[in-house]
Amino acid sequence: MDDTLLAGLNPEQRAAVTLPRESALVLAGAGSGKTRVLTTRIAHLIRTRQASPLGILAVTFTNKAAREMMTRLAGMMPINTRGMWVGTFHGLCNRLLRAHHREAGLPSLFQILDSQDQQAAIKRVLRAMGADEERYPARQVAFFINGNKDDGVRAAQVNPWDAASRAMVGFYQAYEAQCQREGVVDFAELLLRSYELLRDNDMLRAHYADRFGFILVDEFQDTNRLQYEWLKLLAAPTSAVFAVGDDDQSIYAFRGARVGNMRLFETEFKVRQVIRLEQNYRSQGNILDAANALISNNSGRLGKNLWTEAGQGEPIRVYEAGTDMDEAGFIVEEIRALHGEGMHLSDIALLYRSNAQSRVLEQFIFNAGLPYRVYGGLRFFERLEVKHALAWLRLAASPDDDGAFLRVVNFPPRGIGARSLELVQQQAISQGIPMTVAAAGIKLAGKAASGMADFLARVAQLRDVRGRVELGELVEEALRLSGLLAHYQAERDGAERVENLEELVSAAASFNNDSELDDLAAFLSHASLEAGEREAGAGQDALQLMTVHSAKGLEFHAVFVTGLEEGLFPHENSLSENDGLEEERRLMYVAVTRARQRLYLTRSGSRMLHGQIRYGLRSRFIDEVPENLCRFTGPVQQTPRDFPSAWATHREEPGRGQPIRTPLPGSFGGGPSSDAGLPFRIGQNVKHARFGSGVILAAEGQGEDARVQVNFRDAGTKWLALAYAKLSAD
DNA sequence: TACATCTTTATTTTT
DNA sequence: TAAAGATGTA
Repeated sequence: MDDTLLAGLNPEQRAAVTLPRESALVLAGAGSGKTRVLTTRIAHLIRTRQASPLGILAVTFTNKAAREMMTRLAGMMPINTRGMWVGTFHGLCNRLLRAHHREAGLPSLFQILDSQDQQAAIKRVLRAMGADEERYPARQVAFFINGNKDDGVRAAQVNPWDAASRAMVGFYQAYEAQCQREGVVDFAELLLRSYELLRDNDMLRAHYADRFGFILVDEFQDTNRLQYEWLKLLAAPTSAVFAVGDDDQSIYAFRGARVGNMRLFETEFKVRQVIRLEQNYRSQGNILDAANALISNNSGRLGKNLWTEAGQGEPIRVYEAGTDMDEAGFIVEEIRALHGEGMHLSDIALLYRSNAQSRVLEQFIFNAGLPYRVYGGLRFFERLEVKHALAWLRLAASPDDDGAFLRVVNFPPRGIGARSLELVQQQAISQGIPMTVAAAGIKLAGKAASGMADFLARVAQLRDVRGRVELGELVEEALRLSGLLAHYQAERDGAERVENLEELVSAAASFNNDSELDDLAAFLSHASLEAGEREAGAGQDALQLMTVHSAKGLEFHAVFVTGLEEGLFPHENSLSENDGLEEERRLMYVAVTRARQRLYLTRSGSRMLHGQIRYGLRSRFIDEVPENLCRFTGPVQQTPRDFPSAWATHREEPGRGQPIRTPLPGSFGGGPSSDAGLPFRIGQNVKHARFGSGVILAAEGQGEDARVQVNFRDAGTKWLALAYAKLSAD
């Protein structure tokens, strides 16, 4: 009776979909039909009456993935998606906490801080404590706090190991107290709170564990420790947890993800068999072979080899440019050719390791008159004017929200300066009351006093309006009362901001609240948890530019992986982190597996970075792709004497011989002819009294400040000042 | 308070 | 390079 659902699934997919009620780990390779398996299993469970829609919990990391799952489900069967628990970890935790806010120790209208808000809140804590913000920058404190929360560790449970960590713990503690006072929670807190809620409340836990007989988790390799523990709490002994993930695509360790959770899951949830989805429906053979070869250099993998029924396809094109402009020029030419052959521009992606690299590419693409779209800009709800408007709404919802108060109390300007706010803050702290309340009962200097009175009156009016009108109208009223709209209308370059504010009104008006929450609270949650699409670019058919990270989960006909240079990709910072290089390699694996038909790997001998020219060697990741899959090209031949010897040295490194390379211009100072007076060249072999022999990788600075980066055979890579280091030709 | 100028710093990012 | 943050000036 289930034939329509199962039709077209390969044996492994079918096995995963129809697995009996037990916990399972599905190793889903890139392009192996993971989402299909996930949604089909849900549909299958419902159709075969093993579960009711209400008995299923499906967790994802992104709203996009959650939406996609919902859409596909709705396409498979006529079910009421309402009431189904399909969502992100954060979204589901929010739902849980709203439903049980009292037990969780939160006000019913608690607000959610996004990362910006959190950083601002931390800054206030630091100021209030008179902390040395040079030594303890807010972003580092945030990193500390979030890191601990992601591990499920409260301030009181941290064991400080030195003075600095002791200070950090102090900040953490004060920050927790401040958040509690103000009725706000940050992202990590959503998880930690609901974890604690379930942990400390047997009745509640039993209720949910009983309800959710089937739990499905997407992107399991990205779970952090807390998320894993949360799942453990929620899963009853009889629950079947269906974990889908790919250890080879774990690229978020830097924000707390633990690939190790997959192995842990296998043992702790008594997984009887690991199902591997290795048939790939996306890429052609050469691309998969390249990916497989590349990732085989990593250790400790769960093991997986992608294959396809499609043919080998085209060779992988490797282009080694002299300069970043040369690289960009090549890319533009290739795009033109592909486009000329009828490929849509939106089917072509330019990937890079770090955002700064997009600049040259954009410049060239723009000059070529090609439409493009860069991912990674501000999102809608992160825009300044939108945040301001939201702050007014937050104040209307909750008087305790000092963060919101501080954001807009003097914006648009109404004569309330730092001095006045200091007084208000003092009063608020000493009496333990929110700033809105303190502000009402305090005497300020003339201009500030009237400004404050005006502000408070407007907030009161907005509160009054709330509850009497529809959400859209409320937002409109907020814009009017706050004077934000008028302010931006009067501003010379305010047109776009005005547009965004108007868009906010229509977003609110058309907001469909599918929760039990009141409209405003739901809308504010939505604004924090789903900040909106990344910046939309030009027309429909546009080239896609993005970091490799943001390309995860996407696919394109043609993919350019650019900037494949040592130091950049793999990034130099990663080499000092443990498991850093392997994570970079997984990142490369993700990049490569985005391509369907055509894959380009490009690099450049020199590159403008941070306003300076940097020289980099070919990335080891290029070398890890078997030569026979590649077709190498380079710029028009340079004269041989400009050719540095770096290749010769590099070629000796473990691995294999290199195919014929085109030479690269490599000399200090940025141009082929500006190295006069400098004793060394890139790629030259040198000797150091202490570090022994090595090869020059890069150079920067002039004269006195000139520094070179040397890769020593025994001592590793170091930067040395030419003025001091005793280097000699070797 | 607003604007100008200087300094600092530079992976990756979702919620 | 170029953006953000801090500090200084009118």
